[in-house]
Amino acid sequence: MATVTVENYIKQIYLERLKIKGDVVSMGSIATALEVAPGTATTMVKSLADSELVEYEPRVGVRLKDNGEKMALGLLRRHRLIELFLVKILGLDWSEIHDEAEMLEHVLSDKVMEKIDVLLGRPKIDPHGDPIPSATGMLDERNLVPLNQCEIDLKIKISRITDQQADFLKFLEKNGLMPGVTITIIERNQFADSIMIKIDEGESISLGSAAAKKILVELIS
Amino acid sequence: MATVTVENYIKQIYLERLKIKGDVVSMGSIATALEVAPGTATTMVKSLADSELVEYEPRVGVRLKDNGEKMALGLLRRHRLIELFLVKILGLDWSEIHDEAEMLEHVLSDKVMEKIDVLLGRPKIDPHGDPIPSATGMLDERNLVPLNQCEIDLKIKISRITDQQADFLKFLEKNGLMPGVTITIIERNQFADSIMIKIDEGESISLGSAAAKKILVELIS
DNA sequence: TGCCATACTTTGATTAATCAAAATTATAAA
DNA sequence: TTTATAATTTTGATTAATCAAAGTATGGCA
Repeated sequence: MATVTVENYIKQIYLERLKIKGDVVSMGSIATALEVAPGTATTMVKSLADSELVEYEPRVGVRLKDNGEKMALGLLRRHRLIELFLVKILGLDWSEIHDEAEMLEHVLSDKVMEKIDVLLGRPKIDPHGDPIPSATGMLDERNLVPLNQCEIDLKIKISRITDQQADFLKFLEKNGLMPGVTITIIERNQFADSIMIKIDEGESISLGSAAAKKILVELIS
Repeated sequence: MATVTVENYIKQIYLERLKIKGDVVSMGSIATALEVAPGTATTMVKSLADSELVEYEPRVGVRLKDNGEKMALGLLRRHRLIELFLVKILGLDWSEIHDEAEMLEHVLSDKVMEKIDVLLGRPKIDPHGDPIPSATGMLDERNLVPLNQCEIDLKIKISRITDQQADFLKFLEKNGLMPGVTITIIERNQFADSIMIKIDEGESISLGSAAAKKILVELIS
């Protein structure tokens, strides 16, 4: 049985890989993401390699093997189902569920996860718009566009938030910018690095590109 | 912050104390209950004493201090609320909730526990009939009698099961012997070490005294 | 081509929790 | 009172995870 620490490394390697072009994750990015000393990451990754969860090439980086990928997807599934559960069933705010799920994903039994899955109606998407892998490890990533790369005057739907910092989520919620909401970009200013959006039947808000980049949207045909 | 291990020792010391007359728990009972080597228990208890959670007298035993008692009651509350939650909200069987709760009690945040408490209507009793301590650490133990010490021909109500082994609970469930059910002892045989009980409007079952002792009942006036 | 900054790995220690086995103390029996 | 047995503590090791700091490669720049 994998320890909580092992599970966290595997999940983080998976998440880091999503951010890059290739499929070899650097030691540095792992150490930074997990907030451990570089040497600690090296030691752990070597032991993950001994367990056949990853392939490790010194001075190059690490790549998940099938076992590891399966474990990562399982954890992602747990994490996202738990987040949805915390919002839908227990009524927590979406800004406070991430850290909670981070702990629970290592502890809930498969039996409990199955009950939660059924209770929620086998959902496909979590409260931040992240897709929930199936029990068999299938993950369907939708084709979404960052809000800052969107054209002006089109009707678009907020579909996914890629930053789960509590403060950012609270800001979005206060301004009605949650997944499902439809908006239009009414103005963009390259030099001011900002866009102005208008919520359907609602207010207008100005966003910097750093914030807009974290909001993924879908065009409404 | 106390580790999971520390929490488990504290809780176990509390539970062992309930089983005895005095309030000093022996090292041996702790080691046995937690399934660790005797020396391990000694080491840990000494460190609990350093943390001011217990008083430890070598070769004598250990007694919870106020801090420790508070922690134990907090854990008991979590454990029992979680058990009820697993049965009532997630629909698990009462025979499979103990081990699950054993893990979750160390991980769920106070915020989540409060949501669960509210969702369940601030319950006072868990699925096995164990009382749930209040958030302030109050615990009202009812005055219950072991079934094997009960008089014959009285109407009594099953109120609490003190053994949470899955197999025993499954046996009870299959025979309709769950908290809330009213029964009558229709026969007892000192020498055969058994009693015969009859469920109201239902079947008769014979129980050995070892099993009957684990079923606590209440007289119906 | 050679050097150097940066990224990475190694080394030596530390902490929490554990064990087996040896040493000690207390208890109950003779 | 002495002794044997049972309970407890000590000792010396181990495992998982971590750190700081010292050592080592590698890739780009001069």
